[in-house]
Amino acid sequence: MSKIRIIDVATLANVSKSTVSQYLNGRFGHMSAQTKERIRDAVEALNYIPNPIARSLKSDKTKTIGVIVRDISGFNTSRILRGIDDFCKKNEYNVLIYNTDFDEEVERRSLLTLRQMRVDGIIITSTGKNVKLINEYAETGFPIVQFQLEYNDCHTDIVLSDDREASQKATEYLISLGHQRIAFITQVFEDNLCRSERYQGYVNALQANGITLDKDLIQYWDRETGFQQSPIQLLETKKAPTAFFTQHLAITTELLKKLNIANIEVPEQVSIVGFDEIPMVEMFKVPVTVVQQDSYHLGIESAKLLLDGLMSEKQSNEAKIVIVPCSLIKRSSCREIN
Amino acid sequence: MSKIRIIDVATLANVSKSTVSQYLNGRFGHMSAQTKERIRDAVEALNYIPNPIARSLKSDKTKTIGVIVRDISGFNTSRILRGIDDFCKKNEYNVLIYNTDFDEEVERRSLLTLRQMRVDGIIITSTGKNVKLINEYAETGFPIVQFQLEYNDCHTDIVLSDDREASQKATEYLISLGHQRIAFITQVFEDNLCRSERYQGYVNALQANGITLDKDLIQYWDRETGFQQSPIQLLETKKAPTAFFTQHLAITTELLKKLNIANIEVPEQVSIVGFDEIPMVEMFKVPVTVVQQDSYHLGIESAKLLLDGLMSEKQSNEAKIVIVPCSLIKRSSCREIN
DNA sequence: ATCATCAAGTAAACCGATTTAGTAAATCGG
DNA sequence: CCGATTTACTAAATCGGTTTACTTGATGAT
Repeated sequence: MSKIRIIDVATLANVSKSTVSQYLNGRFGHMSAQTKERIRDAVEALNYIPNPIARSLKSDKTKTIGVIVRDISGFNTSRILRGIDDFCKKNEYNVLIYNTDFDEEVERRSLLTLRQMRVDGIIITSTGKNVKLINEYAETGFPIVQFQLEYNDCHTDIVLSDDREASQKATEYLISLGHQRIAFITQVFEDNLCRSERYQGYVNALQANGITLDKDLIQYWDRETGFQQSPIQLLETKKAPTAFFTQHLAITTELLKKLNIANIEVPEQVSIVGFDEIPMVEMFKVPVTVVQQDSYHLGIESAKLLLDGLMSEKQSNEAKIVIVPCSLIKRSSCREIN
Repeated sequence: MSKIRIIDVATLANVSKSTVSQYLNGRFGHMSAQTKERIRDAVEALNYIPNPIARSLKSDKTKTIGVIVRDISGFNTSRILRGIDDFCKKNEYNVLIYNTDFDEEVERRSLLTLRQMRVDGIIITSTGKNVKLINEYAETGFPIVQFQLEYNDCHTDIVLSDDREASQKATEYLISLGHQRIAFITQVFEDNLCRSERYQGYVNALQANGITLDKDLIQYWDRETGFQQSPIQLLETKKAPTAFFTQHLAITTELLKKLNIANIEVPEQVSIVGFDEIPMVEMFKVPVTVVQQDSYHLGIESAKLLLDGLMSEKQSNEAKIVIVPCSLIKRSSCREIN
C-alpha cells in the first residue's frame, strides 16, 4: 500500500518537495505551467496520496470531529449520528463517536480524550453535569455544538427540536378533535429545557383555546418508579381525561401496556398522542399518533453548524441556535369526540 | 489546552527528551530511580499527555480501526457497533465508521480511504462485491475481519452467527409443538452464506425428525417484488402449512400484516417464528417468537478478533472463524397442535 | 550599464514524538 | 591499576509533510 512519499513525487517531477507541497495545496502562484504539469503527471503516475497524519502534525488540524452521545444504538441517536456522519463525510471530515451511557464521569473523560486526540471540534448531547467544562471549552474558542440540550446555562452553539411548537400543535390537534381534558404525562421538567418547552407548548395550546389548566392532569412518570398515579385510576375519577399526551417513548409504551391489561380500548375510550416516533408502531394493535423529531436533520444541522464554524476562519462570538421542526404523524390512536 | 510538549517535561525534569520518551514507553532499564521520579513528577506537574499524532507519524500506528457497515442506524448494526466500540475503547482504540448503504462503489472507496487514513485494521460487513480487494488486503497482511459474511470465497478472519444451529433449533421447536408442515420463507439463498446455512438448519431439523421436505413450502420473498406466492393463498391449499418460519425481519412483519388483513389469527390458525429480533415486538398484537442474533456480542467478538491480531505481534496465517450463538425467544406466536 | 523588481524554485526549519548510535562516568575483573 | 564492561543518559536522525526565508536568473526602469 501507498508507501509513496512527497519526496518520491518530487524526485520524479524533478522539483523540490516544497514545490510539490505548494502544488498539493493549490498554491500555483510560484510555479510555471510546465512544472505544474510535471507534478500532476508524477502524482498520477505514482498514485500518490499525502499522509494525513504528517499533515495533521504540522497543521494541528485533524479533519476529524468528536461526537459524544449517550448510546450509539438508540433509535433516535443512531439516526442523528447518521445525519452527522453524512454531512461530515461529504465535507471530508471524520467522526469519532463516544458513548457515555448517561455517566457524567465517562462524559468528562470523553471530552478530555477527544481534545487530547486533537479533534477539530465536538458535537455533544450532554448529561448536563459537565456544564462548566463544556462552557470552558467554548469560551476558550474550541468549537463545540450541543444538541437536544436539557439544561439552560449554555454558552455554545445549539441545535434543538422545536419542542414547544410541536407540543402546542399536538395539543391543538387533540383539542380540534373535541378533547378538553388532556392528560400531560411527563418526566420532571424543572431544569430541563426541552421538557419545559413541551410543557409550555401544552399550556399555550390550552390557553389559546380557552381551556383552563387542571393541575391534576399533569402527571409525572419516572423510569424507576413508574407513574405517579396509575393512568387507569386516573380514568376512573370523575374528572377523567379523554386523551393522553405522553412525553417520552417509554411513557407511551408503558401506558399502552397498562391500558391493554385493563381492557381499555384505544381510541374508543381514550385517545393518545406520544412524543417521539416509535419503531415499528405501524405493527401495533393500535398504531399511535406521535410527534416525530427529525433526528436525521438534527444530525445534519449539528454537523453543519460545527463545520461552518471550522471552515470559515473568522468565528462570530455569539452563540447560534438552530431549531429543527418536528412533525405530527397522525395514526389511529385518536378519535373525535362530541 | 495541552500545549505542553515532551521537551517541556524534559526541561523541567532536567533530562533529555529521549529519556522522557523512554519513560513514557515504560522502558525504565536505562535510568536511575531518581531520574524516573523526577520525570514522573514533571509529567504530573505539567499534566502532560503525549501528542498521539506525533506518535502515529513515527510509529505508523494510529490506534484506530475502521468499521464499514451498511447503515449505522440499523437495529442490529447499531448494536454490533456498540459492541465493537465498547471493546475498542476498553483497549484504547478508536473507531472510524463508514456507511455504505449497500453501495459497492462506496464500499470500495471506504476501504481505500481507511487505508489512506492509516487505520490499523478494518472490520467490515461487506456487500460481497469487493471480494477481490478485501482478499488482497488480507493477503498482504493487512488486518481485516468480516462479520455477517454473505458470500463464500473468503480469506479473512470472520465472525458469524450460528445460523444453521439456530435455524435447526427453531424448526425443531415448531416440530416439538406438533408442526409437520412448516413453510420456510426466505430471500434467494444461492451464493449467500448465512441464508444457505439457515436453509440447511431447517432441512436438518426435518430430516432428524423423519419429515420429508416439501419443496412447495420453500417460499421466496424479495424486497422489491414481495412474496413469490401469497401466504394467504398458500394457507388455502390442501397441503397448507401450519407454521411459518420467516428468515428476515421484513418478511416477518409483512407476513403479519397480510395475515391481519386476511383476518387469520396467530397462533390459533397458524404459528410463526421469525429470524431476527424485532424492535418493540412485545407491543405487537401478537408478540412473535424469534431467533435472536446476539448483535452486541457479534460486535465484541469481531473487535476482539481484530485487536488480538493487532496486539500480539506474530500473526498466524490461517484465517480464524468465530461463531456466536443465537437464542430462541419464545413468545406467543406459536401454539401446540395435536 | 546599473540597480530594483519579479518569477520560479529550493534549502532548511518545523510540527512532536521515537529510535538509533554514541558518550561519559562508574564498576568490574584480573 | 588498566582495559573492558556496564550504567545512565543524550545528540541527532527520523517519520512525512508544511512553511519560511532565501537564491538565482531574467526582466524592467532609468
